[in-house]
Amino acid sequence: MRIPIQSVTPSSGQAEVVGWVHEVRDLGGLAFFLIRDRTGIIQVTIPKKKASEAVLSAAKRVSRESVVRVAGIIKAIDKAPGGRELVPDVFEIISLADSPLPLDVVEKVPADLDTRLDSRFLDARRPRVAAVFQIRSAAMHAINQYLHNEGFINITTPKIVAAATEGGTELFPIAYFDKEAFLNQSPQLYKQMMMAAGFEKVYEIGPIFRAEEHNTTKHLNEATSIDIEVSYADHLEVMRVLEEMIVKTYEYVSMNCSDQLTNLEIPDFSIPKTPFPRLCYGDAIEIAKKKIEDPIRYGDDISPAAERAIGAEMGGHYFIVDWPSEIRPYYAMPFETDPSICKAFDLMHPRMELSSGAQRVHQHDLLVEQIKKKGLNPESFEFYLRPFRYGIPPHAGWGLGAERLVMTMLGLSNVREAVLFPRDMHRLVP
RNA sequence: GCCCAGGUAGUGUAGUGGCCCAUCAUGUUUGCCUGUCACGCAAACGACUCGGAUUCGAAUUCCGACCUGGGCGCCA
Repeated sequence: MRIPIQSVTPSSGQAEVVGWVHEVRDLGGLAFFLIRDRTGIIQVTIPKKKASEAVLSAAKRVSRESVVRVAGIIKAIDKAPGGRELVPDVFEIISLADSPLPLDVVEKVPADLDTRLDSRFLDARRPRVAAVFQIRSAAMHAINQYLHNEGFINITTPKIVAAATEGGTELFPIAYFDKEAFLNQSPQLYKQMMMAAGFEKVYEIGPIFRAEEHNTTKHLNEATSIDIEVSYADHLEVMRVLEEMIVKTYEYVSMNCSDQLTNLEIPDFSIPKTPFPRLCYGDAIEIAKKKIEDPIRYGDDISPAAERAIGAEMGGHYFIVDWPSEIRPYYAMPFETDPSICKAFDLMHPRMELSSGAQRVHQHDLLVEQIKKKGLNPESFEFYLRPFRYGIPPHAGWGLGAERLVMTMLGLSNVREAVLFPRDMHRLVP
């Protein structure tokens, strides 16, 4: 019976392992095969004079990255990796790999990201790459667990939608029988409808699609959004949820993924401290003004250069709050005392924006007014406005980019590293 | 979409007008080797993105296309 390579010890006696041929070192009368599965690597040693004909012929025929089944006696040998080696009675080729390989799994020679993504299934055999996705999985688990424990209801909303209700970003049009439809850019409106439905606390982790022709290391055309919406909460309350969730996620990864962090050479994985600083938008602009050459004024969007400058000053996660209403969407709640600013926020990592959210406008008439102020036509927002006419609690929420969370957590240089099969302007396959 | 830098064996690279029937590493094949662990040694195999131009001569210069990386824009 197959056992994980990690669990083979010098005292295992007889053992059978199944895995990939990682490396071959043939010394003539003696040959070493390194066999790798997802748990580790074991040395298989074949003394040619003593080995059976079947073992020898399979060993001769096998290529790197073929899947093999190897069974035999485990010997304790100090010189071997893990202090043990397997001397096989059985050496069976289960799946022979073509040669040459499209990329070097053993990493003697590096490969460009583009080459790696073309052969992602091979790339992901590398422990360093597998570690990223194991950590991503752990992070998603921690997030689900946290939100569940906080009383959130997990919902699933449509990704095929009828219209671009939010404005702004470009949508992907699709053919939907005889109608025109789009891939959803955000679950925003559906989350809000569930506030009208009385669910109070909802979350969704799902794909979002943006048809922007951006070409950067932090944008994807298909991304994963972690979204929450909470009734009777203001922006401050959901910011607290967000920072607590981030910290719990880091803690969980730190506790459960030490091998993966070692693989990724992140020995000093540090957990952010709460509360994250709250930086007013106006103060953020002042910091940027001092540090960058490009002119920037109150009311401008924060450019990547400004983002980096402010990030360097802040040194860790932080919120930008008190945004001018005119540069936030119509559904962001203006402050009663000063409607020129609103209850919107961005969660920033020193490298980039991770999340944005707000207390939402829940008053139907104010919403109509704000839509008009943005130069939009309220009539085309009827689908969005309807729930606001039948009693909807005040509410707030945010959306957090899962890939950016993983990217910043692990210091990845390109967001594509945090996605198995990234979709960007130029990549639709595999 | 704009700007910049690129495109050379399966992979990663060197080469900026003749010294290139193209460097190095890895890989693959063959031979030798009983303790390797990036095994070693010997030999062989394998590439200038495509199209056009300049030139006696182009991997190298120019033009166009396609592709890649980075930055910007766009992305509430």
